[in-house]
Amino acid sequence: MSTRGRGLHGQLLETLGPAITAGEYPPGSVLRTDELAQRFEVSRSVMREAVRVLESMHLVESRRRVGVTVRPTAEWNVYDPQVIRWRLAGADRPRQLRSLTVLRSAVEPVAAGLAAQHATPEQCAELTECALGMVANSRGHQLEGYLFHDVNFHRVILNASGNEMFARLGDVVAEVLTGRTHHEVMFEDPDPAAVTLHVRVAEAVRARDAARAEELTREITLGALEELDILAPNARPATTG
Amino acid sequence: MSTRGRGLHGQLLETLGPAITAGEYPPGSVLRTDELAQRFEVSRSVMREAVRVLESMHLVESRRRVGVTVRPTAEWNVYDPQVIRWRLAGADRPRQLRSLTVLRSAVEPVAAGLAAQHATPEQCAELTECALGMVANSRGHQLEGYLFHDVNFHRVILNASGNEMFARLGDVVAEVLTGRTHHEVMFEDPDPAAVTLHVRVAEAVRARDAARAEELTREITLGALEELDILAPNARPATTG
DNA sequence: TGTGACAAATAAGTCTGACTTTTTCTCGCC
DNA sequence: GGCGAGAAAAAGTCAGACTTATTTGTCACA
Repeated sequence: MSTRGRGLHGQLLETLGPAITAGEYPPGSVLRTDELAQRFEVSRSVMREAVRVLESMHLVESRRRVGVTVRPTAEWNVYDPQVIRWRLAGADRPRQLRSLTVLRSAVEPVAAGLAAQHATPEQCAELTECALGMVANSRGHQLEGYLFHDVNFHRVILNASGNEMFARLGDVVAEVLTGRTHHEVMFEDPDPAAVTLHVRVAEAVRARDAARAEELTREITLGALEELDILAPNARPATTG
Repeated sequence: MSTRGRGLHGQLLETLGPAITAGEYPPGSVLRTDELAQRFEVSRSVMREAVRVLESMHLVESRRRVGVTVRPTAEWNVYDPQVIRWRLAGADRPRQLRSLTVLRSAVEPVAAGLAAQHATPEQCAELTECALGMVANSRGHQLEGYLFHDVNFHRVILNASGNEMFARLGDVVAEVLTGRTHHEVMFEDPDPAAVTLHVRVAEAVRARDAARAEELTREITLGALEELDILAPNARPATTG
């Protein structure tokens, strides 16, 4: 059992959650708390608390006289950061990465447009700083340094949008970018065109040019999507008609 | 205590969740499980399970020797459907509605564009059916019938996009639309222009015209946003610079 | 006066066993 | 074959004892 997670119930969660999201217990499977508690050598109270949390994530449903049933994938709370992390660590990571990148391509351009209208001077400054940091780390395999500034850049944009729902996607974007750098093939330095685009977005926001900030950010996210489709073409859904 | 929710712990959750999201226990407040268990006349196990769930929603943090601390608003899992429902039922409902509508305006146009590429013939048919249903209920105060088809229309679009993250926003959109019809001022029949736009989106999807589907959907969501700003102008964040 | 170690207090965390409640299955009856 | 009573099964609830981590306070020592 994983040792991460605060407390016994936390450790249990870090074992059961990934197991379920990985399909180890496929949808429709029925688990029994008592049996699981014995198997993992924890008390029923600990197991019950873990099951409660899984239930709140819509991963399972607990019913009397039946047991704990794994719910169909379509019902899972896929916006829960913990669920996202579990799934990104699992086997169909490429598909997850693509879903999330498509989400980014919808959200971030709009967020950038709003950021151009609402960003404080401090946020503008931080944005410029991030962009410069990306430039400074764009050559010579300084991937960690580049990643750090890249993540922060997108976080600032999302926060500066002034929209709470956008702001909360900062962690998701961070996961995607980190995943891309660490787990995908990324031997080469980042695309110079992408770096330039970030610099220009920072400029557009500072200049309060919402339309330009939006369009440039759209180019960034669509670029990320194309890059992904080159690396893992099979994750792209087929086009009908 | 609310009687909704399965089981005692569920009822407790339906009491504590809304109380916390409504700011009744402001961020930083410290609760003690024993005290709460006494107050609500439940056993500690039940209270502990409820707290676990609140913790998984990042509404509270539980620490030994300290107690259960309410976390700052910015850390809440605002994409959790239950949290969304609690907040929409609370005092700052207008602000929530606006945040969610802005999210819609970012996501739905892109989803519609993808739907035009990926929708199955069945989904195209259902879309048309929904649009016709909206037309049929657009006059003479048939608000419930109109709402039903409206919700379904947007659900089909999000599902047909083929993107899991988009699809899971169907419930959110349903909440927003339902809230707009039931709780906001909506004496008059729906805007005829909006109805027409829905019909045209259905046509565009059927014709596999992604660009047009996207643009028309953008008009729908931006219209919804404007409508909201007329009804509750104070929920709109100030523009800097 | 400050500082470090040690002790006490506190609240969450864990375990166990008994009991309740709901739901479902089964079996006998009509 | 349908229907109702009863048995069985698994989650749900409760109470109490015990454990552990963390904070806070105290006291000796520098």
